[in-house]
Amino acid sequence: MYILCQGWVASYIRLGDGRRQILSIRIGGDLFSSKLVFQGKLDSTILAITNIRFSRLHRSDLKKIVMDNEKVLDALAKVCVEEGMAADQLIVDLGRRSAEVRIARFILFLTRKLGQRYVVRDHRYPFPMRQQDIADLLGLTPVHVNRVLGGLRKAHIIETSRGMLAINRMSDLERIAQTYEHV
Amino acid sequence: MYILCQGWVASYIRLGDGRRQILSIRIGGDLFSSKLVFQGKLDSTILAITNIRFSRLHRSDLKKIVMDNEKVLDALAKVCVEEGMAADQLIVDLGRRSAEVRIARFILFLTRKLGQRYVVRDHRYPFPMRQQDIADLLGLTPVHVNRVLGGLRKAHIIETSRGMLAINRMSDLERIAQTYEHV
DNA sequence: CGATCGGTTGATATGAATCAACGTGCGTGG
DNA sequence: CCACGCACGTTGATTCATATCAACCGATCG
Repeated sequence: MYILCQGWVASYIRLGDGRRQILSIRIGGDLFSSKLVFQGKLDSTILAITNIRFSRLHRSDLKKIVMDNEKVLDALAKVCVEEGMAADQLIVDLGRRSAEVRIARFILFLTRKLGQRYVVRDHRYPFPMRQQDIADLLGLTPVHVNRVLGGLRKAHIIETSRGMLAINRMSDLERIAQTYEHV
Repeated sequence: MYILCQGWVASYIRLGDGRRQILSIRIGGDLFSSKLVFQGKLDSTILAITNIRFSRLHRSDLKKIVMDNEKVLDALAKVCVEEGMAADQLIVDLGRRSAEVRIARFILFLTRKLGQRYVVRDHRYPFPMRQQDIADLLGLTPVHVNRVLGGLRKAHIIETSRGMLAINRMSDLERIAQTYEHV
């Protein structure tokens, strides 16, 4: 079992024609996949988006810890549930939301996720994903991602430059993201 | 925590404008959601597709059983992992596969799932979902689902009548489903 | 027997994909 | 140190899969 200490990774599934679907983005502090807690092999592949550091933990050792310590079991359960809820949200995005809403929601999702672990100043943070990666996560083509990001940039809602992303008008971004919010 | 004894249910998330995204279909023998093992509330709603029977189990009781019995923990872990893998497959379908492929794969998925629990004779089984339900699961509109199903019917690949579905040409259906299979 | 619900079908609209060209920064080898 | 090549981003023109709108049908039920 692997814990990501530093950097960003994506877990993805590759299709026969070379296209990919990214299942989730992980940052420092996440597990590679909570599935690895219970079984050795993964149905998905891990892709490093940045340089990464990670540490390994043997499943048999982990199992002992979990069986002995109720709090660890609870914490692990929480991680699994959160992973499942993130997957559910991605399903809703892919099934029912427009490209613009998907992208707005993804940016906000990242903001929250990074904010939980790191200090994010002025809604500005490192953003190492390529547009191809965003497309593969959100079920779009890179050129469409480019156009939507371009639109957000032209509306002065976000700015991007050299691997950084800044949110200038958080309220506008939230308004877009909440179009058809689930109730 | 609930175990579905008989019938079909869907867990879904409702959007602000009334549309739905179904997250998964459950049949007799499934849990309503493995998330309920770890936490009391669900982010999704359960919809009964047929009449159902189910039984309830208190989480505190379950926890005792799990902590005492390693085999139960393993079985539970397996259910959670399978639930996660089904969600991953749905993400790939919604993100990267055409309507026809999604529908073909869904029919085959059901065939396998039902076959694990019940006797399915001649690739023919009860199919209580409305086209609206299929649309809400696969991220389509009901009229498009209708057209795709109509196409499969015209090609004599499947037949539908009064809540039953029969697969006439399994190999053709598999060929469609395996377009862009993941490698 | 009328109303409602699910399914079917046709015409049209549209969001996103595709195809194609070009720009730009960066790393590398000559 | 320069120039070439490559990876990534940008932009325009066009196409296509699926959505939308609308009408109708047949079965079931109260």
